[in-house]
Amino acid sequence: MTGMDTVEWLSGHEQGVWRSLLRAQSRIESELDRDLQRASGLSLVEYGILVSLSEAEGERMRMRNLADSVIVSKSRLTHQITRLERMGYVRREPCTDDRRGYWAVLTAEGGAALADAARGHVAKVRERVFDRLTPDQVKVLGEVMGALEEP
Amino acid sequence: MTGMDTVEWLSGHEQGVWRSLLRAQSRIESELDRDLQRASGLSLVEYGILVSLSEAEGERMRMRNLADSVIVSKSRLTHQITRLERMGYVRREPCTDDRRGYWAVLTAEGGAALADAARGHVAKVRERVFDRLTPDQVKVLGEVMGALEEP
DNA sequence: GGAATGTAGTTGAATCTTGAACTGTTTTTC
DNA sequence: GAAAAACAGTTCAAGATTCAACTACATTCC
Repeated sequence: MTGMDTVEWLSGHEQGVWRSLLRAQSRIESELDRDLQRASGLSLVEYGILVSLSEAEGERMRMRNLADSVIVSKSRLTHQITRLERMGYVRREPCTDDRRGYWAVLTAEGGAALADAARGHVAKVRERVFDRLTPDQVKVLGEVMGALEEP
Repeated sequence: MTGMDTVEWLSGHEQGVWRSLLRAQSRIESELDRDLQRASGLSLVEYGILVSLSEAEGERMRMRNLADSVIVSKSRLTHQITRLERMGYVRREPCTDDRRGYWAVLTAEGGAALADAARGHVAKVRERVFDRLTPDQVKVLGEVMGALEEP
């Protein structure tokens, strides 16, 4: 009977914070995803991929790095890039100095689709997140997320 | 050319915070999910369902309320409950006073599985989240998530 | 009281995700 | 310099998710 509770539990307050976090997370993500999808036909992950590519040297990234950058499994990225390729937003280029590898390269259409999607998406992010917070809260949130994002 | 930028962009700082948030979110979720899966065979959503049920009057909830409580579509909940039913952790009971409805009821096995899973999971949450934050940060995080979780 | 509308939950089919196995290349090690 | 180990990326098949129908019951409104 005892011995079962050798685990340090969460305090009542922590528990409340944790649940708020889970709810906020899941609501924000699903709302933004739905809106983005509706407005531009992109999922959040696809949007993230296009953003990463657009900011990279030569608007291209190796699959492995891209997968890390958007925090997605290799396998999932393969499928995702295949779909983006079908949409005409990305193309694959074999990597000359490492013949195992490929570049995922942003196409002009991809860049345009991203620019298009970004307007509405950014507005939503502002409205859904930042408009609800004071500058101080944003500052602390930044510190907190900085601490939490490390692997 | 102008008119394109009528959208209020995010400030550099806000942008950084937003990206940290996305990364932290996705890392935390995938790590906890993986660990939970490994330790107990439950996904985070399944765990959430069991928690909700365990805290409800009579350890049972109507599908609709349960779906809202775990923030999942009706359809997804149907499938999920079907799987949990196959695992023996939940059972469906027809609702007598509203013949359209069903109760999802936590079984004894479900309660046991939850208790089992909770130990390790809570430890992970503590380790992955709360141990990284000061009490003040936790307090502000709670306020922030409180503001963000509202629909 | 009965047509219209709303709500609870499920179904089906297409799409997406997952994880392990696999191919082909590079790097290491001895 | 060859064998072993590591790495990049894809494939396959099983399982999960989505979204739009759909069934069946409840509620509303005249």
